[in-house]
Amino acid sequence: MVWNVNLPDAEWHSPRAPLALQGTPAGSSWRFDIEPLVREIADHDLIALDTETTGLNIVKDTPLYWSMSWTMNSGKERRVCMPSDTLPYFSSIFKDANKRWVLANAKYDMHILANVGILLAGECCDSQVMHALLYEEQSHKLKDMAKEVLGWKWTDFKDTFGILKDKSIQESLVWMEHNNLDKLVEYASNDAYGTLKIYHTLKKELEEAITYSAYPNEFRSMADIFFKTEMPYTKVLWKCERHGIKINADYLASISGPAQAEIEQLEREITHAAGRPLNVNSTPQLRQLFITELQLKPLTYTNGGKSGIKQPSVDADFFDHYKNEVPLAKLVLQYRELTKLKGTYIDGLSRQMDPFHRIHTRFNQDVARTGRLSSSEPNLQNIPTAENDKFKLRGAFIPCDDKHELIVIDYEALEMRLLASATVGTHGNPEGAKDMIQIFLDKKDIHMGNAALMMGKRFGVTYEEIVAAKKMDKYVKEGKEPKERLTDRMIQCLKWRAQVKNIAFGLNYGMRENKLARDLGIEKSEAAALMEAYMDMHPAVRAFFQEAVEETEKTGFSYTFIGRRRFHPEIHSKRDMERFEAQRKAVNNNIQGTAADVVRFAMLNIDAESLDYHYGCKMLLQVHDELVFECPKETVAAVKPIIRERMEHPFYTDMAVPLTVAMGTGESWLNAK
DNA sequence: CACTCAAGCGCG
DNA sequence: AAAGCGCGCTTGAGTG
Repeated sequence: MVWNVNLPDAEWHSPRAPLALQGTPAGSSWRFDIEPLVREIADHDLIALDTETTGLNIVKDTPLYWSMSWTMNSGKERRVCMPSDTLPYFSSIFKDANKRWVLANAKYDMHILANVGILLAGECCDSQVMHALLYEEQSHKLKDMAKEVLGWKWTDFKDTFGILKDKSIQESLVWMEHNNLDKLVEYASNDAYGTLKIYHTLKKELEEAITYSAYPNEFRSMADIFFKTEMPYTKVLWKCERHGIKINADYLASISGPAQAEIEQLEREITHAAGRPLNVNSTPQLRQLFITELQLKPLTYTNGGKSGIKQPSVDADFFDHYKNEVPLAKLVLQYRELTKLKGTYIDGLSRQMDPFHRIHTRFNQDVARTGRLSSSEPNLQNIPTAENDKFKLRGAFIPCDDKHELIVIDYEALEMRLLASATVGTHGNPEGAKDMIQIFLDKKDIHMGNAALMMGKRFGVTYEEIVAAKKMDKYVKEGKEPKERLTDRMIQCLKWRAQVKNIAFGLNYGMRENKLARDLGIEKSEAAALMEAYMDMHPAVRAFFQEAVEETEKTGFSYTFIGRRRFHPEIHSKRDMERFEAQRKAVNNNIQGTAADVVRFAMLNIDAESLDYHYGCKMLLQVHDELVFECPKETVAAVKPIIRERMEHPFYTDMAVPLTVAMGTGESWLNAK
């Protein structure tokens, strides 16, 4: 219930008599007139829509009531609520491709409607995504947006219907229709009405949010970013969610028992080694044992959270450090690794399968501040990679049947390529980081190339020598070669590569010598010298980082390549910590955000190819720089070059460094790499 | 019992 | 003096 705003009448339209005939109180009216409503709606192409549902599950829940809001030609605003059995009357409206639907958390309602056979042919405009582009630090939930954007004071679902604690969402809603129809209609119709009001306000604000883009004609304001990239993206992502990915349920079931047995065995060993039962999942218990009783010196301290009380960390680094002198430390590491795999992935994924053993993640467009997606319920963007997973869980992600394969495509060193491209033009230097760009043009591994450049003069090491070392390392790991063949010099080469890689990534995140020294186990001065050497090797990289900070100081924002912007109010903070943090975020947003733009454009490009229609090929997953498709075996060969082309040329023009992808196909996510 | 927070850890 | 970006899930522990 909104109580500080004048609202249009809340209308209840139903083909059947109200369940509660004890009168419809003032402010709402009950009519049997659905057909006139359909004719009225047909004339309008901007409609807000919202559903009240049986629950929050996108696979199985369905609409109970639904609401629409629009503005009549006369200027009169309408907000109507209906029971879900009116939905079929509006099928011609839903099939109208010229409509623009406005929804808060659009993909959710699109799933709920699809669960009763309704697809929205028109544009789907998510007001939460609009809000996220302008107010990335705020909540984008409908009620919170209404408060911030419109100044509405609005009782949320829980407070409106929460009087029935022991009842489900469905029971609460139906109870309300029986006992207080007016309250139901008022609440539900307002979800749509508020969404429409927010749309109009945010559209204007997006248009006024001028940005800097490499394509100023295409992207002048954040409204261009939203309507040209984010709004169509919503539908693409909805299709990925809707299709889901098949899980080999038998495989998950088959490893659950053995994993549990291993955990229990470890528990017994830990009890024996500790001399008493110990809950390894309890951080305080671990601190008590390892810090207080065994008197081990802490390596780092926790953040302390709200209270600010910093405690010794008992994380993986800590136990790794002491694993040789304290056998129990090694057991704790093994226990943590196993329980993580079992709890989060084996059991977690098993819980999330639909009846056909498919998992439908949610790709959230309004969470990551950089423009990346996030994935939840379950998160499919943090499934362990093969090297860290003895159960090989990616092998459990499979195509729908044996006539299909998975296609897995990764961008190669995407962020490094974007960084190299972005150095062109910094400080008026048209060549940019030309040595780094050359490594890419020569189709070399960037970290080996950098290592050879940096260590070459001092240690006489060549690119080819590092390649050979990496190759030998791989063979030794695969058991193809005895480990004696990996010479000390080769190990040194690998170390150099790892160091340079650490520096390169670290710089993208704003890392300082303290952290590098800790990571590499070297002196702070040595770490500082390494970072300086790296920057001296690529002066344009240093210039790029400087310019990124300067631009943010000047405008308050950082900007991706296409002009997606992020606000950094702390860039002028007097407190060093805050200011440095803003600088790190600004620098990183350029790179991570541009990478997110690349992948978003690639997915839009691929969607426009209608691969499903032409080849039966469906896009399923995005993992930041990786896409997963499910494709009939006989069309794989035709589809692959299309995907490659669309991914390697995402924008209107190419950048200084070409983008490349690595493709693989197979019977699972594991062996398609 | 339901909720929140902190710590830890999986991914890019 | 301090300083690695971006996410989501599980657990234990504390609170209402």
